[in-house]
Amino acid sequence: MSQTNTTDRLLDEAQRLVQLGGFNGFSYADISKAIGITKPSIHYYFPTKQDLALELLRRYRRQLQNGFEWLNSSTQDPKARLTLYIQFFAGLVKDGRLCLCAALAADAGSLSAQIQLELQGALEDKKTWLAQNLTILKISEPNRQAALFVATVEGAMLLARAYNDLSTYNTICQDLLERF
Amino acid sequence: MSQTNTTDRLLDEAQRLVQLGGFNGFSYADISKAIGITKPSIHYYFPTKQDLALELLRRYRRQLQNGFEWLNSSTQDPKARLTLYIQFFAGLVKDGRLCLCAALAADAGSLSAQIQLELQGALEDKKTWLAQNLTILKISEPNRQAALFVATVEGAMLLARAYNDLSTYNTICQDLLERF
DNA sequence: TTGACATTTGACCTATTGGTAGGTAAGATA
DNA sequence: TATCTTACCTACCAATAGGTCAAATGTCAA
Repeated sequence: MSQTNTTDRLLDEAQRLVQLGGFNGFSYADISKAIGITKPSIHYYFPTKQDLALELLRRYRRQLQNGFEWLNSSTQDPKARLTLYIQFFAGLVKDGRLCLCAALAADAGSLSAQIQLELQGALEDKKTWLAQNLTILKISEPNRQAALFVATVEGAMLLARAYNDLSTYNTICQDLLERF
Repeated sequence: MSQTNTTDRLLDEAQRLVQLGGFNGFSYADISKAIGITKPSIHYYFPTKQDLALELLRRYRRQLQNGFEWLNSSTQDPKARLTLYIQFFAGLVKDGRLCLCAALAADAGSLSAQIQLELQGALEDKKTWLAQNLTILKISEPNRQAALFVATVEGAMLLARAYNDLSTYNTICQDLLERF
């Protein structure tokens, strides 16, 4: 995104690495090599790795909110919005990445309680936005269906990653959409 | 499971740890402490950690096959079989664990090509068995729907883990079942 | 009883991990 | 001008990672 801010460059790279290999799959040294700053300098911005993860999630939630606002202003058609939601994550899958939520949920065991709360918040954000659109579609029990929707999309990303195949994601999400 | 075989005890503990914290979230030292055998002894059985992961998946596929055979003989009703499939994984979720496939797919970045193939195989096993039952149910495009089914259940486990809440899993899977 | 093989151990190795200590050059502020 | 703050750096640390190896122990058949 923005090449200006060091903090953002660190977060961008960290997020990429988390999405590719999980929270325990990268080190400060990896980030250091990637963006050309020394390891202790990263500690200057994020004293501990947990601090990094927490900020990663906070920023992710802000990005989600911005994305949803953009989607809302982009079209009034809830069905079209759902399609765009899926297309957004397709971009990640194309790069072999996972949604940050999925990546962090997988090794939640090594995440502090605070981080897990933030992770839950991010998932809530998704569910809330989806439920709003399912409500417009007059779908009964929109909150439950939103949870189903989120789970399926996250699962589709997981499978696509395992098969290293974008079409796996697209096919599953296509079939999901047809049920709404 | 079996307390007899050292190999199985090692695999049981390793699987538990993978399901709790991902492939990079545990070490040979952790296994060592847990089952009371020295670290070099683990290397005797599994020279490298990748060997461990590979055998983990091979055994998992055998367990899946056994499970499916048991399910098949357990009831002829395909709808009931799907329910049992979901109940089986609920046992994992209850312990805060993920399906081995989901856990390993998340950090597939640090897994060898051979392991990724085995992972794909395990997912294929699931899809194949599900597709068979969807075929009996006369559902059109059973293979595609089986993929959707797998993705949703894996995703439901991911969410349940993030929320640390079994009912999240149950609710999503309930809603999934109602669509078949 | 002995030899062969399977299993397990202690001692050790190298590289990497997350993290700290102390310093410095460039601005900003007073 | 004096001081403080930001944004980095070099040098270092203890702990842990995955892994090796020779020696010890256990098991069992001939």
